[in-house]
Amino acid sequence: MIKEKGQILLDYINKYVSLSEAEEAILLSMVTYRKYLKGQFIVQQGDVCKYECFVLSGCTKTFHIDDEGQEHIVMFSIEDWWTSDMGSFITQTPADYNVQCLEKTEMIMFSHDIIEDLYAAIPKLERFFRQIIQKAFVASQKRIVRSFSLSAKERYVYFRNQYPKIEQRIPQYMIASYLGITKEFLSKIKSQLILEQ
Amino acid sequence: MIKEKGQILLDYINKYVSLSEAEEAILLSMVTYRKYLKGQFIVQQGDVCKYECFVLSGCTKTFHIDDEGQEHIVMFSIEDWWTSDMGSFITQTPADYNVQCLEKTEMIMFSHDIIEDLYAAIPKLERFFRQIIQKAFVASQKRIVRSFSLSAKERYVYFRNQYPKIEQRIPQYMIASYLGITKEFLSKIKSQLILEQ
DNA sequence: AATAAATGTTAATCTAGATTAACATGATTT
DNA sequence: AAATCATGTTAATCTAGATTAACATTTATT
Repeated sequence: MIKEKGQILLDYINKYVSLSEAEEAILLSMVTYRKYLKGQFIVQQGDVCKYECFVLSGCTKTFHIDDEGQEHIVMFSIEDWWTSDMGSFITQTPADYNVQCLEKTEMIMFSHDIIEDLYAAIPKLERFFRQIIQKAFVASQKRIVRSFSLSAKERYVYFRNQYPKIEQRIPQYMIASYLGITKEFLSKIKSQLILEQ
Repeated sequence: MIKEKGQILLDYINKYVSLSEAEEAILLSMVTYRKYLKGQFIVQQGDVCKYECFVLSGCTKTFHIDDEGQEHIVMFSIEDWWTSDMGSFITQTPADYNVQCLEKTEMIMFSHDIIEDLYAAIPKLERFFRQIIQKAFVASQKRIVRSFSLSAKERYVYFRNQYPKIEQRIPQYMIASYLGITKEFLSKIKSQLILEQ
């Protein structure tokens, strides 16, 4: 793997745990670097998800297609975030979600085949992943509360403040899907907000 | 701690990792057993959450009170489940949620003061908690998708099938809150379902 | 530059679910 | 047994957001 790409991952991990140089070398030898083009899929609903992916650059959407064929976006992932279908990854059963690149995207990929060996070789990673999953879980629970306690307009304003960088690079109809509303209604909300200020 | 109560926890943990007898003894010496009465609070919104709790018996609700004073139930916890405000627990900042007992409830409590020592003494627990939090995160993400892709009636039917035991012991208006609908509308849904079958 | 494809807007109409309010039942307390 | 409190039901009215459809703008492709 290209050394400077690996360093981005190591810097990220070292914010949570401190790896020795030997551990860093082992880690980088066990993961893989890969580029995807805009539109390519990392995971497809129904397939078994083989990788947990750390995004180096670019952007992905994670979405579910329901029985009526409607697309529901669960999350976006940009630099320094993770993406995959974790449920599928940990149980090795068919994925509920698609993960698709919205831009040219660079990833570091942790294969299911090596993840147990990796934990065995570097037990600290168990702690590292526990910590980042805890954060993700907490964020997910807060999002459930927001989906029930806030109006669509309030959710949009929250999203815009929370993720200003994401809003700029993603089409509005995808943000509507993430917020659980139609693109038409988001358009209405935006024009209301312009009138208000 | 009462030995047979500790055994319930050990049995649960040993489904994920296998503890030696020495580790089991250390674990039980570091956690505490406690009983709560119906109505008592384990965590109160605004306080810092000091404990991760494993429910031995009884039932709790985790809820958030929003700016309008509305209560939103995030989860119920019964036997063999966990409860706390994890966000508050890991960052030791004020809690977003209340956790209140709906019945007389027995818990085993992991204090924030000992949790790091516990991980140091029994590294396997790092793996154990990673695994259960992964499961919780996956469930939470699926719930977000359901909240956007299913109607209130569909969400209720799903809940009833998924947690038949919980439905029986909890007042209907709390189930409505968990589903993100009013008690009046849940009542309407139930009468519709009776007519349908 | 012209065309096509993707994205965004506006407005009319419709509906799932909220709100309000009155009443019913059941459990607890005195 | 009466009274109080918690829980559940029904029905009328209201509203946030969906649906439909027509059009506008921006971006990509030839």
